[in-house]
Amino acid sequence: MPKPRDAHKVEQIFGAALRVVLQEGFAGLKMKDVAQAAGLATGTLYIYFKDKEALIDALYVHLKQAKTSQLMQAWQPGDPFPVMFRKLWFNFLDISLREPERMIFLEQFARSPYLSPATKALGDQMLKPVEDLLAWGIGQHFVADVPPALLVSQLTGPIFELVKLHFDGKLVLTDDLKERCFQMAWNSIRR
Amino acid sequence: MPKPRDAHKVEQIFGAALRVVLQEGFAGLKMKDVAQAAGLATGTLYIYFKDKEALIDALYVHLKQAKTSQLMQAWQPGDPFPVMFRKLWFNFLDISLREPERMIFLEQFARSPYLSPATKALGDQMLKPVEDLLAWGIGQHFVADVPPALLVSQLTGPIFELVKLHFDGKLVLTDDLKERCFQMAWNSIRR
DNA sequence: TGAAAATGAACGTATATTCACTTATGTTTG
DNA sequence: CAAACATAAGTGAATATACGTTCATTTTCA
Repeated sequence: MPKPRDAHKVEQIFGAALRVVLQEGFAGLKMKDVAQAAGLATGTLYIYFKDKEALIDALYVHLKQAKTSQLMQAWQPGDPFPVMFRKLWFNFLDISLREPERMIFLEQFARSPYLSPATKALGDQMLKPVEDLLAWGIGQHFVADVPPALLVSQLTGPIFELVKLHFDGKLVLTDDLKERCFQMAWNSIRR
Repeated sequence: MPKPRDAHKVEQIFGAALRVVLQEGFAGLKMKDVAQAAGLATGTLYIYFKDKEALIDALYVHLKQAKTSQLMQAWQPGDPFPVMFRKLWFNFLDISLREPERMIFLEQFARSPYLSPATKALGDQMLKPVEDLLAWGIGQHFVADVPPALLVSQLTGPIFELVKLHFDGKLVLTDDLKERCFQMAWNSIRR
């Protein structure tokens, strides 16, 4: 049998692509640069991905899944709603802060011409657990009775902005400040 | 005298460019498409703008200024803080909802390779009045004592998300729902 | 009629993609 | 066990394509 496709090499390409995006911006992502950053020939990329669109699409799904699985690690089935919400919020913020490039890439991808309906749907689906949690909070009368999807957007929006401010060096997010931001988030959704 | 440069034609180009961005995404903006959408030849664009970068830059400034002047129309010097805040919030939302393309373009531009320091500065300048208003609210003990720039981000973030949801057809923003969202915003920043 | 506006085919450049060839690795065979 | 083979991975120069920009020519208007 011939040498099997090295699954690790896909990771290698993803890492390279992310580094290029980080440095050159989403619009300036070139296949040659990705190959170079991954220590491969350009042609090799086309062994692992049909074309540029497929590569970016796969990278999106990869990052989104990684983020989601990290997010769900804070999940403790027994916790009461306020505790669960607190854990989730801080987890979401910390994950985003740890790798701001990821978050920025994901946001930019979501409004790029590469986004296919299928991928878009997949991305939305990943926030379903968060939506469910909030729906549960509504049922328990902890949370304002508005559509859960709306609640999700009102929670992620401020977090995205926080991360951007932090990434752009306009704000240092101390623990104290994080706590105040959490209070703002909690006050905004609580009934 | 020759035919003067038709100022209206610049508007025409701006409108076309915005429509193209809306349909193709910021990254997929092509000069030929803009020309076609404006009912002009590609060469004509270069009579009005030095190059693509200049066109996009001018469009950004145009939209940003239009939005700023609209935003400030709600300004009534005598109002107490809570009234002022309410007017500003609704005005910001309604302006953004009326022309979601504008808002989406402005957001995408801010993370594009076209962003120059000068234009960036102009963009930041726009939110200065909002920041000042919030700083005033902090001084009057209406608002939580965190950096005003942070407050601004925590207000605009949710509004951006609302507009995107609305634009993507995932949510119908009734007056009642708007009111609830305002309450969420107010609860998040109030002391 | 002259000067500027407008045109759009042609050009140059950047970059995505291909493909003939080389290298690596597992399988078969003597 | 090693030599020959088969198959897929890997390469990168060459090619195709897409797109910004130019410019010789035509149109418009005072």
